[in-house]
Amino acid sequence: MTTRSSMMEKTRSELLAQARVLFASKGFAGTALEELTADVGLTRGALYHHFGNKKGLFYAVVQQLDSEMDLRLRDIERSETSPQQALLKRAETYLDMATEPEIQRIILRDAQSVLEPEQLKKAASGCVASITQLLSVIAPQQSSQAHKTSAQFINGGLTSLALWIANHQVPDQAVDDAKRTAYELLNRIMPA
Amino acid sequence: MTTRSSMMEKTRSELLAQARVLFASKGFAGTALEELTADVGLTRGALYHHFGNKKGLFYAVVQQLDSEMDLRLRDIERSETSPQQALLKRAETYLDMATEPEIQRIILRDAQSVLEPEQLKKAASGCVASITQLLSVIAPQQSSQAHKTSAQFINGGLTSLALWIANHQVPDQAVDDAKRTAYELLNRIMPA
DNA sequence: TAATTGACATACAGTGTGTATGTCAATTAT
DNA sequence: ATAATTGACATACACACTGTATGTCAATTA
Repeated sequence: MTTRSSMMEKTRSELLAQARVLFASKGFAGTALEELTADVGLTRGALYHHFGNKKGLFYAVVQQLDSEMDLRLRDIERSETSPQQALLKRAETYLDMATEPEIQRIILRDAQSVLEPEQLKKAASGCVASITQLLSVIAPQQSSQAHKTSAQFINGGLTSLALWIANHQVPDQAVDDAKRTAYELLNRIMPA
Repeated sequence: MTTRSSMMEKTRSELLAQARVLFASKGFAGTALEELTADVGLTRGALYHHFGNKKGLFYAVVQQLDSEMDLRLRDIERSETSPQQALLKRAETYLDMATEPEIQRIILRDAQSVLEPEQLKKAASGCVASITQLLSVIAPQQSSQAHKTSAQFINGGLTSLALWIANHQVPDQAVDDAKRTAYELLNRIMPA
């Protein structure tokens, strides 16, 4: 509303946007904050004021990406009829997202080593929780703990396929292959 | 044999050993090569002579860890009767290894971001290849490509459970839980 | 015994993070 | 309306670390 806070909001979002670009293209370690801030016409002072330090900025980027992913995945699910179909469609969408460089580098590669386990758990909790929720509807006879652990396994398997796609020579073909396999395996995992 | 080369072998292995310790406890980025070399009574000159640069040292550590893991896993498999049992036992052993700090930090967290995809693929190929091999015996009717992709999914799922264990408050309980889930899911995935 | 190689040390340059301090405009208070 | 104050951001500095270029000396070889 006021001029002051709107300017602040603007610089913050500009820094975040450029961070996404550089973290995605050069990785966390390869990104120099001097270059990052200069790209948007600022100095590192602004960055440290808003995000505390380099990891703070990275964490903010991860949270933004993650919430965007969760939004897209939830959106997909809502249009499906059965929880089984929802899980399958979710897997497919997840694998599609894995072809995006931002997701590959930031979420799938760097986040594990940069973030503290606690932060990581918080960031990834959305995805795992959604899968857990679906499983509890699909197999209500099992314990809630079993659902959580299974969701962890499934999420990890999908992530692994995503990375496999990312590093593949012919991504499009790999995506098809991964989707087929995910479909097959998930169908076996889910109780009929 | 000669005094010269044996001394060289000794320094190389000492550097590698200390690298394992520090990379495991402080992570890749948090490890200073000056401290590392001083710990074994050398300077960074020796390190750069033997390993080229920091990533070269890290890659050597990863290869060593990976070959040790592969050795242990192969050893386990050989004592099993059926390929199905072998896969289950392999999963169990893999989850046990996930409790070791060296594996957690170096293989499960830092390797993804530090190593180039090409190096990573080479390093992890042992594990995935072994699972692929087992699947081809278990389900000979499927294509070899399907086996590879499935192996990727399974390996990723197990790795995810491993990390979940690593970050858990009560690791022992988490190990039991993860093993039960892995057992259950793998049994469903494997054709009867 | 002289020549040479090479394992490792030393010295230096460059880059990058983080922090302490400064500045000036926007807000708030009188 | 003007003075006081906050805070968003810039500037400057200290420190740590990597990588490289060069030096040295013992072990090998001729």
